[in-house]
Amino acid sequence: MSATYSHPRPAITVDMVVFGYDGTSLQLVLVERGLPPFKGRWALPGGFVHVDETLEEAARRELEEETGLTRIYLEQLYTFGDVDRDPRERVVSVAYFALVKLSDHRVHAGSDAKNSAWYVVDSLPSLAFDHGAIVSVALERLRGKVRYRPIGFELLPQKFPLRQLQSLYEAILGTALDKRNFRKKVLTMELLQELDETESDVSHRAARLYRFDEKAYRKLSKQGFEFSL
Amino acid sequence: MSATYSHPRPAITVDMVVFGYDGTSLQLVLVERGLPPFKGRWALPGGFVHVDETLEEAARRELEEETGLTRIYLEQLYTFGDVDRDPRERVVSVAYFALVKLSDHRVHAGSDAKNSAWYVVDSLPSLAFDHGAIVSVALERLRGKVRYRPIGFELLPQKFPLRQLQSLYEAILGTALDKRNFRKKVLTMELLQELDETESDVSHRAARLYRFDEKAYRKLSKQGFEFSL
DNA sequence: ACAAAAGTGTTAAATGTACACCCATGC
DNA sequence: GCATGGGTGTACATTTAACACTTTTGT
Repeated sequence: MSATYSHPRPAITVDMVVFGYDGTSLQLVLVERGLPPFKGRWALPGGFVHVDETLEEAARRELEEETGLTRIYLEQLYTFGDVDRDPRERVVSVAYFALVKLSDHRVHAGSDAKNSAWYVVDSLPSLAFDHGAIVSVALERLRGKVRYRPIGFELLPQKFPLRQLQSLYEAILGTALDKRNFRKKVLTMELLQELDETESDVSHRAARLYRFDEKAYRKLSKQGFEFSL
Repeated sequence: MSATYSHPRPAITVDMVVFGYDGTSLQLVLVERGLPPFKGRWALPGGFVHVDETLEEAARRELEEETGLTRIYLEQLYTFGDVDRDPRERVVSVAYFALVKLSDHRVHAGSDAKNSAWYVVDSLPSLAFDHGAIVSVALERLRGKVRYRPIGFELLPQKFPLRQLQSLYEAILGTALDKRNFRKKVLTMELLQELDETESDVSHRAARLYRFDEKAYRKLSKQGFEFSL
């Protein structure tokens, strides 16, 4: 296949910042580059956008190819268009940020590039291209958005104890939260279904499990309710 | 100039949603298309991104060419990449939103396309391409952001009475606000310099003028202060 | 003197914050 | 029985919301 244009065009790629939470720390997916430039360096998963697919389709396709991850929360982040962000040629990259339930996707058998790995966000290696900057923007967005949209639940298993929700927020925001106030606030929103189940395999009193009630959230949203934590 | 690629590439454009406020209503700039497709329809100002300019540079260049507007507040909005948003070929568009002080740029002598005009946002004509959707996203963003970032001042003259700030917020948010509470909230932030000047040419008591104190804002921001109205 | 908008405080309700102990369970 | 985390309430401070009249100025 070949194409000719009267003016040179930038190439378009998508790059993904995929966050996961393992109960202790916030992590993200990196892939090791097998080819120059930046051969051997870690980079965000991503790749070229085909002419016949939308940006989001490209993002999902690349993510599946490079890491095996499918059916995850995905949101457009920002478009990076500095002239020399790629040393080879002009490349405009539409960055996405994704949230995955690590519990489900524990060891992602990456099909295409199996040299992908989870890194704890606050000790990342130096990244290829401007991917360090992209990660910064993604973290800023996550920290901002998690407070007024119920996206944190995308990082937790479907059933979780309140304490886990709290430590997720503490990990993302980087601050300690008061247990009683946190629980009160979460529960008065009436977005969590209290289940008749408890944690298992813990060597102390087992915590009650809750589930995020998406239907209730959508209903309240229509009535003008604003999530906030 | 001519370029050949092994695979067809989407073209990249920028489109701008430029907001202004005339003291009564929120408006935005549209340009009338002189060529097909959508010849004669109104569209957002915008155009192709050159290979040697950043996205923001392209946005500012196009805006100046099409409307004469320069040195304005500009912020990336979202990137629209549906496959058939342009009937001719695949075009990915990076949308920006801009805020201008209508007082300064009163009648913008558009150089390139002088067929540009200000339209009140809640009675827009039907727009070309997916520009209607772009405008919706821009409005949503403006309404969200104006409440926690001091960007509303970009729409007002440098010196303004409090009442004007309030009606701007009312126009953007589409709600009535309580005068006393609004003033109290604005003034306790200590971001406005009270000037020794008043409005002129009014047929009633003249209001005191204020100026947004950017230095104070930056200083407070560093100390963790969060703007909110 | 009157029309028009500027300017100004108080109260009640809701929300946020700080804080410490007993409980249930597994070992 | 002890170590570990689970679960719970109250008092105080802060923030928000509702609300109406007097002042200034131009005509």
